[in-house]
Amino acid sequence: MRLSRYFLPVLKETPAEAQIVSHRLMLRAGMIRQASAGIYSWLPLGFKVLRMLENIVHEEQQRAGHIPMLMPTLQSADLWRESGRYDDYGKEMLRITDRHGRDMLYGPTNEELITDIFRNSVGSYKELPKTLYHIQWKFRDEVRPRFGVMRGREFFMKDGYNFDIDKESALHAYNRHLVSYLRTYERMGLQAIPMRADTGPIGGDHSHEFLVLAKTGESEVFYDSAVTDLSLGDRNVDYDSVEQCQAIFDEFTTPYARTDETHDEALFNQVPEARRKSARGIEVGQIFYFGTKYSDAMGATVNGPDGKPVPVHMGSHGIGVSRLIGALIEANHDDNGIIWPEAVAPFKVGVVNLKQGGGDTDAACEQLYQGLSARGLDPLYDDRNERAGAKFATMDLIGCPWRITVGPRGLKNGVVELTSRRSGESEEMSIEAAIDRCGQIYAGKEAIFV
RNA sequence: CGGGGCGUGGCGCAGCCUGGUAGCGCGGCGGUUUUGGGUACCGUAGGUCGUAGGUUCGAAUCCUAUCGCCCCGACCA
Repeated sequence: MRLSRYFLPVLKETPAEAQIVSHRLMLRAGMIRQASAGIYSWLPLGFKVLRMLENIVHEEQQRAGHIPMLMPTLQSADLWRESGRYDDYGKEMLRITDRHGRDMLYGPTNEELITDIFRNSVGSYKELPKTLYHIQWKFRDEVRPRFGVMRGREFFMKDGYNFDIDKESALHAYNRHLVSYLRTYERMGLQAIPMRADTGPIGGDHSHEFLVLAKTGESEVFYDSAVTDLSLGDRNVDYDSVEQCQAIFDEFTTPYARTDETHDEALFNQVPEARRKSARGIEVGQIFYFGTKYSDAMGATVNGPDGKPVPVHMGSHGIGVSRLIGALIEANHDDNGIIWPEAVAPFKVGVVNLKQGGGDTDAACEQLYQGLSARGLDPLYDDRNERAGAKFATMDLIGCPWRITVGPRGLKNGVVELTSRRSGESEEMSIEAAIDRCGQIYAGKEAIFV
């Protein structure tokens, strides 16, 4: 993309309403604009990141064998009356009446809808297990939306639902989700720690929240530092293997890690003192096994081998996709702006022309732009007639992980400068070498370019 | 939902107390400057002061209502 043709309304000054760094930077970098309290328009740069995250989530879900679909944002109240949640949900649910006086709602989640679809279409245990998911906008009429996309009223979320014949099978689905979520976050360049979560009225211990450690996190968390040393890495997981998923579940959930909701001081004190940590965290996902809660309430049964109907065991699992952008920025920024992990950078390489209108620099930038584009590296070429400082500042603000600087001084020696946003280190090399180097940096990450 | 605060050009703010018909910085636009970290200079456009009502000769300023937004606390991907 040539910056002169793009839509990137960056702000020099911070809008007064933004309190936390991710919100400020998203506004300043021209990623979002507020439409009303807790509701945002996604400008091109923000939308690009959102789609990238969405893509990663899709890929990892499908790798785990989960099936994508799409349910509507607006739902009929009838199903929610059937499950009993129409009254339980309270004011967080946005209720709407259509022209015929029918009660509708903007879905805060989709258990009812998916259960309805399931019960009308699946009748035999032979069709199980199944996990269906979608990535769709949700609306929860928060009392107090804040922190930009971190706690919006309208938010983009992946929610998935597993249907299994019994608890044992459903718990495998639970573990499988844990593994796929770990992988999803790691791929985005984030460390998200699974922490035991409150299961609410259903009880049991089968819910985990995934938290990204960040100073501005809303939850207080307590953990054994051993857990932050863990990583899934590039191990090849067979998602159908109960043993493998169970082993990873055990590996990641055995060290103490809890939010203030489930924190147990006595248990925590058993962790060696040097490894006892408390911090703040941002919740970016949650997995849940809830047994037959909805299948009982809504009559979602399948016939078992003996021909008798049995309620299916279900779980639901969510990833806050729009919130993840906030979490990513909270975890990756400095005073100058965002520092995107390479996998989720909206533009992989920035090209800065220090002398716009200079024949040599223009030609060199053009060569870089073509070369990087040909490799699928989605460069952002700042071809505006601006001072160097303004161009650098823009690239830093929007967080391009790599920047190639082209100036008359370097070109005289046949070199351009490749700079890492994260380390700030620069290296001079030829144009061809710069293109090659960028290609190497992003090798294996092509699939997620949008 | 309880407590607090704020609405003045695109953004950040001043003016309000002590009514006299709107100002600053940034940004925009047109030039000059061809520049190595948000450059400098010249010129220029842009605001029924959130909305409605009231007081007054006169309201951004005082009063009332209303809408919106933000912050602090209890709840949530």
